[in-house]
Amino acid sequence: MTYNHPKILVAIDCLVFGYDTTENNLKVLLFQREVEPFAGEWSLIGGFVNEDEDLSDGAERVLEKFTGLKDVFLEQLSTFGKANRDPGGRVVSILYWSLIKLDDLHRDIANEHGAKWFDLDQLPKLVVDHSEMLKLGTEQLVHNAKSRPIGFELLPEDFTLPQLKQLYDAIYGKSIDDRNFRKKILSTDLLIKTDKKDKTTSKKGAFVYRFDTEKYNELRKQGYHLDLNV
Amino acid sequence: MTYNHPKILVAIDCLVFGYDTTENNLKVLLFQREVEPFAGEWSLIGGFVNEDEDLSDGAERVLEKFTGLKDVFLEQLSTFGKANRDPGGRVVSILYWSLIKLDDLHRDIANEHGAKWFDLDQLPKLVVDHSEMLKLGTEQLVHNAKSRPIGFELLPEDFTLPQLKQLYDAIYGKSIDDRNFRKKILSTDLLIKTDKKDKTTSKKGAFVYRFDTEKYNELRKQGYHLDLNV
DNA sequence: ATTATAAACGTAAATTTAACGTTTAATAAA
DNA sequence: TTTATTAAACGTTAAATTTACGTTTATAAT
Repeated sequence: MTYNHPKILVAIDCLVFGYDTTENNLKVLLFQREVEPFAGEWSLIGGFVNEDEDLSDGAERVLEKFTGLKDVFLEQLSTFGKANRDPGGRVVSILYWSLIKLDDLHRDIANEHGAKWFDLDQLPKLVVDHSEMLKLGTEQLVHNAKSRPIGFELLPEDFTLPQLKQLYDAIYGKSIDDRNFRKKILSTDLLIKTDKKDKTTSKKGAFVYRFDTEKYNELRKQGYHLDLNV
Repeated sequence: MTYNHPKILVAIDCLVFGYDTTENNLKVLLFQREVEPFAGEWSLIGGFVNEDEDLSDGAERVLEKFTGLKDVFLEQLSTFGKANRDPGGRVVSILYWSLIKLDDLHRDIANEHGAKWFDLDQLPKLVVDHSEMLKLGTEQLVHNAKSRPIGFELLPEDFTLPQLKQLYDAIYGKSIDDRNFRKKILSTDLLIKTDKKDKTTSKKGAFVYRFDTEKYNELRKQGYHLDLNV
C-alpha cells in the first residue's frame, strides 16, 4: 500500500422501485435491519463493499441477495457521506437505484430476506438518511421518465398502451391525457405492435406492444434523445 | 466501532470549470501529482477524506486549497470505485464539480499549487480514470446549462448579453442564434438590466445585466423550472 | 457629415403542445 | 339478433413555441 490516509467503511444502499401492474402503483423494497444500531427498523437494502470488489459489483451483489435478480436496471445515484450520519461508525454510502418488473415471485424472495414491498405513500420511518435517499430517488424516477425509456424496465416485456399510460400516471402523480400520450409515445416509432390483444381489462382488448430496445440503442449512438415530457 | 467490515481509502476529486471572458473559452483546472504513483502526471485536483470530515466539507477543503475560493458552485457528481482503478491502493473517489469566475488572481493561486488552467480542447493525458471524470463533467455542464442558471456562476456578476451568449456558445459547442437567445433569456424575466454599458467590444456598447438570484430562488420554491434549451 | 459595426429589435412560417370530440371492437344484456 | 355498454383507438383544432431569418440603432473613427 502506497498511501497513508484514514480508511473508512464504504457501504452500498440500493433503492429498488417496482411497479405492480394489477394494483397500478409504485412500490419500493425495504427490509428490517438485523444488526445494531437500528436493528428491527426499516431500511433500504444494502451492505458493505468488499476490499476487492468494484462498487458496481457490490451493488449487483446486494440487489441479487434481496431480490434474486441479475441483469436489471441498476445505476449509481449519489453518495452520502456526512461524518456522523451513522451512529454505528463512519460510513460513506453509495446509493444505487434499480427498476424491476414486480410479480408474486419477487414478493416471495423478498419475504425470505425480511424484505417487503411498500407503497410510496405508505412508507414507514427509515433509518439514518434513507428517507433523503428515497426523496432523491423519487425525483430521479420522475426526471428520468421524461428523458429515458425507463418505463419499460418496470413493465413486462409485453404491455399495452393503457398499461404504459397508467404507469406514467403513477410516476408523474397525475393523469396524463391518453390521446396525447398515445400520440407522443407512438411518434417515437420505438414501440413494436404485436397482433396479440390483452382482454383482461376490456371487452375490446388492448393491443400488446413491445419496446424496440435495439432500435433505441442504435438511435442513441447517433445522438438521439428521447422526450416523453407530457 | 460497531461494524466489522473492510475499510477503504476515500478520496475526493474536483473538476473545476472556469470561463475566460477575454479568450471566450472554457478551461479546467489540473495539477501535477506530487506523490507516487503517477508523480508528475496531470490529474484533477483532489485529496483524501479525513476520518471526521463530511464529504462536502472535504470537497470544499480541496477546492479552497487549490483555488483559494470558498462559497462557489460545488456539487457532487458521481463516485468512482473500480477495485483496481488506482495502482496505489484501493481508493473510492467521489467526484465533485465546481464552476468559478476565472481571472488573473486565480491563475496565480493555481500556479502556487502546481495547478494550471487547460483549454478543454488541449488537455494532457490524465491519471487513472480522470479522463472519464472529465467526460462526465463536460456532459453535466452541457446538460445543466439547459435547465439551470449555471452560466452565471462562470461569469462576473455584471455581464452583457453578448458575453452570456458567447459563454453558451462555448458550452454548447455551436453558435446559437443571438436573436433567439436574447428572446429566450429575457423572457425568463430573471435578468436585471442596469443602465451601465460595457464598451470594450463595440462603439455602441452592450448593456450590463445581472442575474436575479433572489427571484430565481423564490420561483424555484414554487416549482419553477428554467429552460434555456436552444 | 459619413462610415463601419456590434448591439438591439422585429417578423413570419413551421412545428409542437394542449385540450378537447368521435369512432370502433367486442362482450353482455334485452 | 338486435341493442347497450365501455375501454380502446383514432381525429381535430386553436394556442403556444420554435426556428430562421431581416431591420434599425447607437457610437467612435474617418
